[in-house]
Amino acid sequence: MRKISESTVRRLSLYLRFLEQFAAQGQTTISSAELARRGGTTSAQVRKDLSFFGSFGKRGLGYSVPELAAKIRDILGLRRTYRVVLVGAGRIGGALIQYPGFRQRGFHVSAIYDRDPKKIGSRWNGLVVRDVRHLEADLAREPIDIAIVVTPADAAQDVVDRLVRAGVKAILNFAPAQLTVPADVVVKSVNMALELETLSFALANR
Amino acid sequence: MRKISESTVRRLSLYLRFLEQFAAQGQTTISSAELARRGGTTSAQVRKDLSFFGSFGKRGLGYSVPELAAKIRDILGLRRTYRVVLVGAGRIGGALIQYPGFRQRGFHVSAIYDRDPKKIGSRWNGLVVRDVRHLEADLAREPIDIAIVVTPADAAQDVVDRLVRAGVKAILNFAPAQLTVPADVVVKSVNMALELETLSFALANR
DNA sequence: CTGTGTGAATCTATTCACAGCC
DNA sequence: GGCTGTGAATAGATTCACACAG
Repeated sequence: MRKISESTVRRLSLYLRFLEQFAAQGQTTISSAELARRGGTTSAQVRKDLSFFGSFGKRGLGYSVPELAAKIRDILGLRRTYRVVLVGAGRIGGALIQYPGFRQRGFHVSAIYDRDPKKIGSRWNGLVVRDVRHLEADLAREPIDIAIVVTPADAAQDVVDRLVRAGVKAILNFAPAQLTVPADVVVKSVNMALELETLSFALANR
Repeated sequence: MRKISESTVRRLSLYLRFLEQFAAQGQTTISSAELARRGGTTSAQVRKDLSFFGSFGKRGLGYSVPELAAKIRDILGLRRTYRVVLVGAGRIGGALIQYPGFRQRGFHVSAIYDRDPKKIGSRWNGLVVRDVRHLEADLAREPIDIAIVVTPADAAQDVVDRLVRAGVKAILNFAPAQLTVPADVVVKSVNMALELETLSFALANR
């Protein structure tokens, strides 16, 4: 497939969210202009983003809300569910696991791991925290799709290496560390401090 | 000032983190190539990023680690501390407030607000959760620099409108909602579900 | 007439490549 | 000789503008 930019993918995610809201209000058809206004972009951008994947609209009319939503779900790979594990049973992990948006979109957390004996065995949102030593054996028995890494920075690379060796191909990283992985593994890092720093930069440069 | 791209700012944040690590190891000088390797970019990119703000290196030698770190702190506005309030005393808010990276970088959470009477008055990391009704009065008495919005999606725009009216110029938004603000207010949105969807897209398109 | 789909034009970001200084 | 700083070249993303389908 033609190379799709990260920004296009993020916008498709947004469009999907809006389409679901429009669908909930019973709206059956929508124009690129309306979608653009909602998403803070331009109608040409919306049409271009979609055009990478096909032509889903009707000229003079716009897009069918349910059809376009289904199509975007297809594109984003949201037709199926994903098995997710969480490594690190800290505060951020706890917040994530409760986050309804995950389950709603088909991301099912199937296990939580930690290293701390005080946490191992405790219940977390219906799951028992497991000793991270079992990681490899568990993944060999029941492969997963995505791992969320929420360990301290100094443990993150080690955990990631183990996940990669166990065959994990997608990692969402919340540890404030730069991770190295083979080319066939995709890592997305979210760094809270960095987000705040873009704000302090904006405040400092006005 | 010349318009600086978001990606440049994010990379500067990263460079700063690496510089601090190098400094902790006692390294006093560093080349753009070394910084680039660490940050997964190119030496030309590092030099170009820095060149928007001045020339801080010595030809043939590289950059002084502490000097460059100080300079980047300057650029990012990290010389000062920032007063931050949190609106929404939920799980994510709880995780954020404990996050050591915030305080370390000078972001001090001075108050937490919520609407839920069950939460109001409870202690959170040394702070008492206040009724969000006091928001305007509190901010008039003690202005803040940054607000972090961690409310449910349907409450977010209302909270943001109130923050903006109270004079807040920078908002970090964790609510899965698209926010509208005047041009002089900067909003940075972090959407966890969207991050996961970029991963499912990557998995679906290999 | 309305609103899509898309090549062409423009604007922005990254990479190249080299002169200049340490 | 090594490495920065930076214009020039390239690559990439966004916007324009219009032919065309409903």
